[in-house]
Amino acid sequence: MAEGLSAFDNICNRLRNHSYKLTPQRQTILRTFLQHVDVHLSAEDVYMLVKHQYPEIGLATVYRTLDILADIGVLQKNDFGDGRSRYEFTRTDEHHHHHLICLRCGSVSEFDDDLLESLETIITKKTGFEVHDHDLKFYGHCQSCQKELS
Amino acid sequence: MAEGLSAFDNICNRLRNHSYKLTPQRQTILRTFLQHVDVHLSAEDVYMLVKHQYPEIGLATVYRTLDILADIGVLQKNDFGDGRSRYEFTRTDEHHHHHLICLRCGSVSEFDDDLLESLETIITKKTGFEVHDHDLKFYGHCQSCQKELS
DNA sequence: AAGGAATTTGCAAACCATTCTCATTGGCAT
DNA sequence: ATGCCAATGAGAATGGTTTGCAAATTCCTT
Repeated sequence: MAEGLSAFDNICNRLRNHSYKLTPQRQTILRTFLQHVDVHLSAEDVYMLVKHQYPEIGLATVYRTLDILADIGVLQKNDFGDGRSRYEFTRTDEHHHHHLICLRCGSVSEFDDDLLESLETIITKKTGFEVHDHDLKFYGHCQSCQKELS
Repeated sequence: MAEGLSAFDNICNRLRNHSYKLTPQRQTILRTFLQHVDVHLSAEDVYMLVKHQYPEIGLATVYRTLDILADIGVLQKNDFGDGRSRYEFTRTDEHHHHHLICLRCGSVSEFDDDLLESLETIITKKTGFEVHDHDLKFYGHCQSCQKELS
């Protein structure tokens, strides 16, 4: 990680390194994302947020930019089963995290855990399948929904 | 499990018990599924297969029947990230199994493992999230694709 | 600073799996 | 056998996402 560079500048450089042009639309989308690191935004969410600062922006541009950011590893595209893709910043540390999806309100929280690294090794040894990545989701009820249901 | 009943008859009874009518379309779809227990069929796949024996069948009926079979627990609906739902018979034994999805050819194989039951308990204790179910997918390269890539 | 090639943008139309509408058909309890 | 209500088939509708295209823009070159 370069010294003295903000996360924003850092990602802009990564875009340039991949010979993507640095348009104001892309910068605005990126800035918007940096202001919402904790939530899992959909393309539509991003579109709505960005439209405040950049009313002329098109939905297709948002989709294309999210694709690019996922392509260069800045964002991770997630499917929580609600019919739309949701994006979050790729974790820089080693820790894998899993998603806890509430079946009632749809909220998504996270859980850190390394357990699956060893399982990947076991799978490769037993089956010969070469594991590159995994995706683990838990479905159930979040605490506030549990209260409302009781 | 009732004695002397085929899997087919058994599921027909389950349909009746849930007060679903036993139409020839549903029987044909079910029979088709029983002939392909090893693969993960999509609705379109089932439609094509069933159309041979039952040319008048509509795609919507296939979708509706698969929904019902998933609803009464006969089938399990899976999302392997290829933009369509895929169905497989629900395992009758206790073992959970996970899916190994090849990023190159799209083939899906399976891996049995119980490890996550204990993780579910840990999550509930640590976060208060009440886990009902989980979904674990591994992405990578299957053995035959590894050979072709080397 | 200006030129110019190649990207990128916004818009609308296209896509595609899935769901819905609705008139018709057919299962099954009585 | 009769009738109620669920189930069917056809096509239209839906909704997230992608694409085609002409105009605008980035940014490298001079």
